[in-house]
Amino acid sequence: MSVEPKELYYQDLVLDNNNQQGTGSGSTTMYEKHFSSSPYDHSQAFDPSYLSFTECLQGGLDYNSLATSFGLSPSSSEVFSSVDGNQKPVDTTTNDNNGGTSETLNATLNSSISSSSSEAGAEEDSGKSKKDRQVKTEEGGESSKKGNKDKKKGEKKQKEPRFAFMTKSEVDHLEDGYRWRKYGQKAVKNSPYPRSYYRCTTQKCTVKKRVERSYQDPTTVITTYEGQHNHPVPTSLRGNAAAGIMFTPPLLTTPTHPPQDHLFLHMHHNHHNLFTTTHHSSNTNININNSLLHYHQQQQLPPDQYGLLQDIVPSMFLNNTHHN
DNA sequence: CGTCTTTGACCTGCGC
DNA sequence: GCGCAGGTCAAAGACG
Repeated sequence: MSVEPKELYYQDLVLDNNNQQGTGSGSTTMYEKHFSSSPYDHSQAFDPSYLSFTECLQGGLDYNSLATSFGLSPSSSEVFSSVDGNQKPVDTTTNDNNGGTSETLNATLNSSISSSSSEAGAEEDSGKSKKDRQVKTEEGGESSKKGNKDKKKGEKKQKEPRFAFMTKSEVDHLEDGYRWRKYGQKAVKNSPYPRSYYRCTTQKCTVKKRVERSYQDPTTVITTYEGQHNHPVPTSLRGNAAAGIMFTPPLLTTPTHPPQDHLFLHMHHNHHNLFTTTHHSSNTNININNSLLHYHQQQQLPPDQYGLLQDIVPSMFLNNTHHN
């Protein structure tokens, strides 16, 4: 196996642009991976204006809207979107060394997002969908040691919705309230850090997640969730609170001052969902780029919604954007 | 004893 | 067709 340092490191996640803006850079980034035509019931899933991370994992997340929202901020270094279905390799070297980083990123992001939206119902399964293989296994009828899954013959396995978070953290496995069982670990090409595979231990829950560390920024952990939990968050955590990372924020009802010790996200329910994250780490920051804000302002948000924005965005940002 | 991690083997899709 | 890389399985061991 030859290691090609120039080669793409993420085939799925596409970009790691979180980088290196050092200072105000946010600690958590979300990638919207892809979404199938899964019938999310927005009406019931999206009642609250704010959703917890775990709620998102349970299907409250409107991937489409998220993608849209993310598309609003192409220059953002915090929020990215990517689609599996469009899985053309992205030259991550651009955010590595090259100068034209942002432009390249923007282009990539925009294209990703747009395809994401347009393919929302198209069940992106092109590219290197590994899922198909399981179907194939059954097809062959060969009861090879493994792969004797409960897939039906000829039944195309739907891809689960996936999304990923980039989190600056020293611990790989971020506690999110669910119980996970590690079922595999693989070395990642071009990365010194392995990728771990976890599966939700709750019966009948097929949610998986992958955890890997960015080789470009070893302090960044990329967590990719696949699927949606069909069960509530287990009440009894296994005390990994030591990590100090609980994704379920206590501010669901009072989204005023985000607790800085928690990674959380706010979902703003509108036609465009505003997705914001902060993080537990020492350099807690709320990162919303101005373009995103500006966009929302231009969308003439109702006052109350703008108020929500204000809750999320430091006044300095607001002032800043007002001038723009 | 139950749960979880580790780890090597296996399977599959894709690019060449 | 072959090799590579990603993803998964499952046995064995660790741990509480």
